[in-house]
Amino acid sequence: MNKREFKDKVYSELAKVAKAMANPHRLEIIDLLAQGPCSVEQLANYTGMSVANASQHLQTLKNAKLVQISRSGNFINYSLTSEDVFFAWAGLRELGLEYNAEAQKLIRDFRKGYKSNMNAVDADELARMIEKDEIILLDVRPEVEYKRGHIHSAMSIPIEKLEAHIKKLPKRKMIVAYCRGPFCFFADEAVALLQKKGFNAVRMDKGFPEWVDKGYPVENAQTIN
Amino acid sequence: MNKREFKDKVYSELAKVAKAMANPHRLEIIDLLAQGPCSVEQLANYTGMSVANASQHLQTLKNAKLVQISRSGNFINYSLTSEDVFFAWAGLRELGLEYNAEAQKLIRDFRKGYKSNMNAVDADELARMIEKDEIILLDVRPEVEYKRGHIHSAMSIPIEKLEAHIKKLPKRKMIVAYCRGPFCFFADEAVALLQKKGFNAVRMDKGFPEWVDKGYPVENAQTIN
DNA sequence: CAACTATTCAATAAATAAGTTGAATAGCTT
DNA sequence: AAGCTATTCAACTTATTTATTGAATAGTTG
Repeated sequence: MNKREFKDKVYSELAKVAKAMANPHRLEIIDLLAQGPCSVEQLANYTGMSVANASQHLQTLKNAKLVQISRSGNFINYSLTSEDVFFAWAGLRELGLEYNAEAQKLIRDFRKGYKSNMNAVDADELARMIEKDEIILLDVRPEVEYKRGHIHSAMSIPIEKLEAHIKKLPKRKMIVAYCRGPFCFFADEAVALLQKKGFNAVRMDKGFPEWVDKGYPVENAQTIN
Repeated sequence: MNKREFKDKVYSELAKVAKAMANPHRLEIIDLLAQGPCSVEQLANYTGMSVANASQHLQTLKNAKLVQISRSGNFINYSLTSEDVFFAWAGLRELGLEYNAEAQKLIRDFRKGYKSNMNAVDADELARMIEKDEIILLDVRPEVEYKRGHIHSAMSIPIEKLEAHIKKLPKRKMIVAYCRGPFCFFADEAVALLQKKGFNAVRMDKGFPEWVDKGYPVENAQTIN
């Protein structure tokens, strides 16, 4: 095999990873699986796809070795093969967010719809705030995701229960909300509601997977295994 | 715009980055541009594509904002928009190399063809060896790439000149060769030739861009600007 | 073992992507 | 201004991808 043939083949093999990620539905699936295993039906529900279509996209991800399966009764649970899958996508995401003006505009305009101020804290700043015991940290993801793993010292109030449980929160402290990641917007929703009720609240700019990647402390970290 | 519509749009925009990388020729182009700007003709020559085809792939990369152009007389020089483009691809590459058995086999088999032993040193180990002044460091890329930027203390002997200049090299010290990156194979060629002539030689496992990413010292670092 | 649920497969049509070919364009040189 | 070089564009053909629909399959339950 000459060098030209070798290069053509090896780049073709590696292009398969990029091809697997070259579809918006599959990217959303990766973001969802970064929070823990899901069944086909759940993924179809979350993403608005038919079950058959979701299954096809999952086959594509599986063929590229980006996801793997385990069975649980009638359900097949899909999970990311490793967190490197998420981080490879996160690298693409940050690149896209850096240069894609349309994506930047979409996010800015959608965020304006929440009428919350745009402040967000990053993981490093959040870690400092937790250490100084300055804040209340809220995980507004579904409770099943919280139980799988969450930021050390976070309390769980899923977004749909926030209005009902808002009285539990002290007004003295700043509240930081976080969710699945930058396109989830549960944290934005939470901050908008909290500010409306007079709380001093901001959101974390990314999500739980990024916190884990920084090596910051978590509880019950079984996110991806 | 509801949340579903927002997600569909934002993931579609970001999928454009992955789509731009979802082709073997475009991945090879990114690897080549990571060594510095190139014209369309040069890229066509290096990759075995027609000029028209190379130009089309470059348009795709440009539309995704992954490359940019500058003019030089009749030539249009393409360069990566930033080194984040290379690192996003490198993340995909490492993911693919981790799980794609066919790619692993291709590399292993091709490397065996060089009849060199398989030892390679990583950037950290290389940095230690340089510091201890234990080695001769050889940059076997084309000299124009060396001049744009190279590992601190490396000497340049392009691979096609190595046989002619091999007498310049002392046999007392170990020689480490590096090139553009893992799929370039100039370093493997160099090590095979050096070992055949009785030198103690190994290669660096990645390439110059990875060395830069680690923050290790370079000379003339104008690789990507 | 029949019925059920969850999931995958196969076929199809439509949309998108890739490479070639020849024409057109942009900028430079004489 | 003509001729040249490098590059891009447009049209066409072929290949690949995506979503839908209905059938098939795998595993569980009663």
